[in-house]
Amino acid sequence: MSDAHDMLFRTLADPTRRALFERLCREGERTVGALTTRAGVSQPVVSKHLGVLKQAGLVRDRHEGRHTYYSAQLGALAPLVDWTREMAGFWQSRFDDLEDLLKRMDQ
Amino acid sequence: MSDAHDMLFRTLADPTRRALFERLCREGERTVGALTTRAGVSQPVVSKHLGVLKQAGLVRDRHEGRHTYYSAQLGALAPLVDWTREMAGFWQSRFDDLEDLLKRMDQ
DNA sequence: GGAACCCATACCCGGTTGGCTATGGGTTTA
DNA sequence: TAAACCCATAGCCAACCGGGTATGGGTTCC
Repeated sequence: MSDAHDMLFRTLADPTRRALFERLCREGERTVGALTTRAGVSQPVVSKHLGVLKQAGLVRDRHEGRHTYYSAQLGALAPLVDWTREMAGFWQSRFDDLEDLLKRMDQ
Repeated sequence: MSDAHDMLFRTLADPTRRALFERLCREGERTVGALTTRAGVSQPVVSKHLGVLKQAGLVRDRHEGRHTYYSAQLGALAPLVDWTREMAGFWQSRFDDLEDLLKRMDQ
């Protein structure tokens, strides 16, 4: 029972990885080298994190000569938004049920 | 640089833990024993996960005799919603910047 | 009071993972 | 062509984490 939310949450759970994704959202397309500066970790680690982000669909890569440009894929966050909405929906429906119950008790 | 998002994402990253939270959202207040059935893990593991969820503010516990009732705290998801909105906002503003650039180039 | 019950904590263990260095393939530059 | 550069992969290690069993405190029921 390992749905799509799994990879998304686990991928975003790591601070370093999430910071990389945030930078790509803020600054747009960037090379691995550019992302490595101020990442606080070595270049191979950055590459590995970008690989995980890519596998989760959160980023896209584009090769140009010896450079590799990465960019955020915001649409990949949709399942996350849906999930929170679903949770809020359950919450609300339970509240409605309670309201109905109270209404029936009132009669 | 370990903000509130950290604990939230990491807490929701584990499938078992997320399933417990989902059940509490769907079914409302439940005891540890009730949650242990169909959790697929032992009672101590459920207790530990509930402890993590509690520390993240995602659940609340209430003691009644020898039972402990847990319930979901939907408000704790707010930072997550804010974060996604922020990411979408960055995305949008960069898009606006591009639009402005194209507009200026058009002149 | 003793037994059964509910839950939390302590402790241990194996798998996962996030970091590193070393290295090599591919590309540009001198 | 040689050298410098960009990036990905491989291999390694320490730390974290999610699972288990054992146990004990607190509560209800005979």
